[in-house]
Amino acid sequence: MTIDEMSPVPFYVQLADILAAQIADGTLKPRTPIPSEAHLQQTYGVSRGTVRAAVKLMRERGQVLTFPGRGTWVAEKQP
Amino acid sequence: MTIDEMSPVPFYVQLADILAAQIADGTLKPRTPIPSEAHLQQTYGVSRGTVRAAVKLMRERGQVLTFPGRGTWVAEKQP
DNA sequence: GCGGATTTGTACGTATGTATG
DNA sequence: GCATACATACGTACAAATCCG
Repeated sequence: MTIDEMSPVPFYVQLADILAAQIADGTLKPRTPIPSEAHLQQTYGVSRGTVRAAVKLMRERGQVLTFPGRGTWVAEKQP
Repeated sequence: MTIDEMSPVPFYVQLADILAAQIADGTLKPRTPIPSEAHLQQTYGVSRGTVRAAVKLMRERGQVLTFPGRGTWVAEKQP
C-alpha cells in the first residue's frame, strides 16, 4: 500500500491505516517493532513529522507502544 | 570560519562548505581524518545531528568517506 | 584476550519556521 | 484562523565498531 496523494484523507491518517492493516493481516505481529521513523519516511515518501503524526494516532488507538531509543512496538492483540 | 546564525543557508550546509573549503585550501588533506563529530560539535557550537547532516552531505558530494568506529576521512583528490 | 575510551550508527523527544489550502 | 506537511535544529539514550593500553 502507498499514500494516495489525491485522497482527501490526510497522509498521516492514511499511513496509520496502512500500518494498522499490516497489523491486522499479520505482516506486523504483536510484540515486534514496526519500522523506524526514518524507514517509514523513506518507504512512504513522507516527512518525519507525518510519520510521527501517524504513530501518535496509532498510540492513541492503542495499537502500538513507543519506547524512546528502542522504537515502536505492536501492542498485544485486543481481546 | 564560523556558522552564520543570520544566514538563510542551513547550518549543516554552512558546516559542509566550511569543511570543503578546508579541504580545498589544504588544511584538511586527502587520506587524513577530519575532526570527530564530537570535536566539530564543540568547535562550531552545533548539535551532533547537525554535524552528521553536514558529513552526510559531504559523503554525497564524494568529498569524504566514513568508517564506523574509525572516523571520517578526506577522499582522494578528484582528478 | 580484556576493558575502557573513542567514534559512528540508530532511535525517539521536542521545538521552531515556512508554505499551502 | 486552522490543519496539514515539510525542513531544520536542538536534545537524550543506547548500540556497534574500532583502537589501545
